[in-house]
Amino acid sequence: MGCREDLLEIYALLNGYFGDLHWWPAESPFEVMVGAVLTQNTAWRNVEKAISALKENNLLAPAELLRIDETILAGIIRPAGYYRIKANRLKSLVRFFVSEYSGNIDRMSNEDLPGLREKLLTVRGVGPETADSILLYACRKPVFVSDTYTKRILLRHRMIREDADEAIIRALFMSNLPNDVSLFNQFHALLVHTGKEFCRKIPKCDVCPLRLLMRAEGSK
DNA sequence: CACCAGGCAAGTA
DNA sequence: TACTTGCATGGT
Repeated sequence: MGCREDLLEIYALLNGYFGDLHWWPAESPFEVMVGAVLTQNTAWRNVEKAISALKENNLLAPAELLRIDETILAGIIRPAGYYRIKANRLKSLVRFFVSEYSGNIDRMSNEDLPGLREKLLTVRGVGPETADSILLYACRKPVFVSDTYTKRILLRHRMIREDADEAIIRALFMSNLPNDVSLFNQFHALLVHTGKEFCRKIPKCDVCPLRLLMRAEGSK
């Protein structure tokens, strides 16, 4: 049983169980970019508060975020945590978005995937997961987004080593599955959803979340 | 009360 | 290069 079959099986099981999750939860590609920064090591619930606050202040647009004072911005996104750092990171990302692509998501999306990924990674505050989330959910590029939940679930299935990093995990998915936007979109959504539901903490739970699902489904 | 959440960068050796 | 630490709110 190779990992290609395992990945496909996991996908089929989760997809059948949860159905289409409609990710990323945002009203626009720009909101995806902002959310990707705000959700860094932070519960999504808190990010929602920050995004709502940005909307209430009519700040959820490149020109507005470019103009607003960083300290004021920090106060507005405060519920998302790490607010001073994130205000700075949002500023960096927006400056990049505006100077390179005039704040136009289509212009950014026209760039080829490898080059765009490299450029995003040069932005202060944009690491692999943030870059890949933007590439997949804002630019519709076929990239798999690897996060802590992804690693946890693969570890539970003993499909990776404890020391496997983000690049290894991303390569595992991208080299074993068709590089399809819809597939990667839904797969990542399913893994995060599953992680939230079933494996908040690895050490205290040795039960594989998918095995719980299998039991619930009566399959396998 | 302790612990954790859809990371990342800067500092240290 | 490989570890360690700071960043911070809000929910369980």
